[in-house]
Amino acid sequence: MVQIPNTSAASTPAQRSVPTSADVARLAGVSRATVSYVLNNTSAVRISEPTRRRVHQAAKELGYVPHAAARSLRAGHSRIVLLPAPAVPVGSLYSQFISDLQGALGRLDYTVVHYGTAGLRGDDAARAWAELRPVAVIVPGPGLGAEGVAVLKRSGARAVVTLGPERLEGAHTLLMDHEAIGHRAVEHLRVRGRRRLGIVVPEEPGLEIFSRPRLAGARRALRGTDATLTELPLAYDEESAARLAARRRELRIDGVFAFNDEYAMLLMRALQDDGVRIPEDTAVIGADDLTLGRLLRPRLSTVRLEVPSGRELAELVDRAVRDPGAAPETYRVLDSAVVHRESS
Amino acid sequence: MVQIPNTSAASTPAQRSVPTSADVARLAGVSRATVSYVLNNTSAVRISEPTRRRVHQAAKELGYVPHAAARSLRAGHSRIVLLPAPAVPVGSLYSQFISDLQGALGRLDYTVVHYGTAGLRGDDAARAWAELRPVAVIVPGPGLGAEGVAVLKRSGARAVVTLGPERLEGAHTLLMDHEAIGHRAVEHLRVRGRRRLGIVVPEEPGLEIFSRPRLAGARRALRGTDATLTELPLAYDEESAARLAARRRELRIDGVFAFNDEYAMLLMRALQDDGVRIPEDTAVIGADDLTLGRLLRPRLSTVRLEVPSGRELAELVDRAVRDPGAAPETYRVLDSAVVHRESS
DNA sequence: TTGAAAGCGATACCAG
DNA sequence: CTGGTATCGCTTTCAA
Repeated sequence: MVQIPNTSAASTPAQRSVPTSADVARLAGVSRATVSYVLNNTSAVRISEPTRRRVHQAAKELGYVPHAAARSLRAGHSRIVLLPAPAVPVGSLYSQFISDLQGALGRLDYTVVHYGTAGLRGDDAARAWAELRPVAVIVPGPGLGAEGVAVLKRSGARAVVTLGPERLEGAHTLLMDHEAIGHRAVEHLRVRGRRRLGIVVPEEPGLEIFSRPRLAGARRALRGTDATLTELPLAYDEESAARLAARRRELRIDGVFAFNDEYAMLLMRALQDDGVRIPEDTAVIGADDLTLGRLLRPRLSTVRLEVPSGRELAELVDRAVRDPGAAPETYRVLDSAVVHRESS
Repeated sequence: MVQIPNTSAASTPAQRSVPTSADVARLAGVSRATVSYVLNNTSAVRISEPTRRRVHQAAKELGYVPHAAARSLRAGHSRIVLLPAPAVPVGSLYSQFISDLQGALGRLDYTVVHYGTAGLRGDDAARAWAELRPVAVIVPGPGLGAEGVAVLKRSGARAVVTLGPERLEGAHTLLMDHEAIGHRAVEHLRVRGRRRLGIVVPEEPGLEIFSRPRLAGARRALRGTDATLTELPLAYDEESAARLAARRRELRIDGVFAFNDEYAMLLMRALQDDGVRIPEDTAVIGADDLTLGRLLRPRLSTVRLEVPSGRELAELVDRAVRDPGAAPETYRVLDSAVVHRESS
């Protein structure tokens, strides 16, 4: 970065102290209670029109903004939904989802707080989260034990929702069925006549939570058949892909499930650069159904997971908040399905 | 989503009320003050070791977690850095950056709050943000006026940083030089002998803030030359790209700056599907230097913007918070540079 | 219709 | 070394 000398005249004006409702009351010539009634449109109390006007006028004049912390301290609860940042760098599919979710929760009048849990893990993290007294916590992936859930509940969280491949005792669960994804992908390859199959296993740490169940599903799909399955470790960079492609003669693989569309693109590129014809020599299928896949040549086959919309999850959270006594529900995210294009 | 009947025994146990420091004090047989001293390791006061132990023991036993809102109410300030979600769906480059930034701020002990500003705009939004009494606000893109900055400052924000193509009075600015990007890209095409140039202008609303300065820079690069520049409206979907590609004979364009790598990929695909050779018939250059571009064939030329690291911005914020009196600084993000690959 | 006052939870001063 | 207590800003009874 290059700093540019600032030409504007003076520095910021002296910080006047932050106006409170008492200041508004003083200026309007009423009590703090009245200010509160007027600004919150309290229906239980009727305030005369002239008074309302004076209060509003005073508030505007002072640039008064209520203090959320004070309010929620008094109220005894917040509208904060805590959304810890996932430990692993996840794909664009997830970013998209989070963005949706945030919008949907906002529309239900919740405030989404992203918490970058740098360093902390498991139940330590839960304690840090609990300090914010969130009304709900949405935990992506694992990394929280039953004890962590208890801490959050004890600190007033009315809903804890976990989002990932594993169930979590005491919490609502949105179970992403990664096992089924692996099963679908490999079954697709098998049905199309492939016998020597490969499955990409990302080397990036943290992704095992997803890759392990996908691998398990893949194995299950081949049980009792004459097809074989080889694990193909792959880091997300070109050299790694080239190295893998170079091993193709030795491996003699005719079909690959590439973990997701991004790894699929990487691998497909390396194979093609090495003279492999896709899908004739080797079929490739990804997962996640990114826009990307349609732009590749051949167009990339993929497994799409019917991920819930942000609105759906937001409503689940809202229901759980309204009825915290209800037993934790487990939802299985809707079926996955193969999207067959040209690469397989 | 499909709900799965829950087999686990009972619903959650009755909510015991949230333990406070008073509860800890009572259990430990000391005063609340002592609890506070012990748990915060206050160095100004010496507490006997047995007492410390009793307090810690009691806190653990009750599962006590301090209340962040109460603390910051008392303290008169928070460690919240507010990061409003950008109004426009931005690319993966930005998501990456945000993620970095969040980590870096977390390491400096700030809490990042993402605020989905659904519906609100400009100074209304600023008022909503001010309710959280953030110590700093990082505003992506425009959408905030000088009045909004004033509201935030008045409510106690010690630093307001804006991040985008435009300067903002009263706020620190990280000025992204989009004009230079357009200039660099088009200059590159011109120097390589292209004369009938095109520039992609995304039809997606909200992207004008970026596309306008890029267009201006492109025009500037051609001033006084014999080259021409045609605006090419393009929506981010395949039909739109196909339609644009179909007009190529009429347009007779031999070089395109495609706004960014994602639009470039889309357009390149459509052109290639239509039999256009790249770069022989038409050169294409993108921007943002996504990993994506290296995987295309031909490899995509691009303009890279030396975007600051999350750590750098976090430190800028931290400096501004420590010294709020300082005049707003404007940083120009480091030079952009053409990354010449095969598509141009 | 309005005002006085209690209290949410944590902290820091001042006495003891 | 430890305990009382005022205070942060706001909401909400209860009285007037």
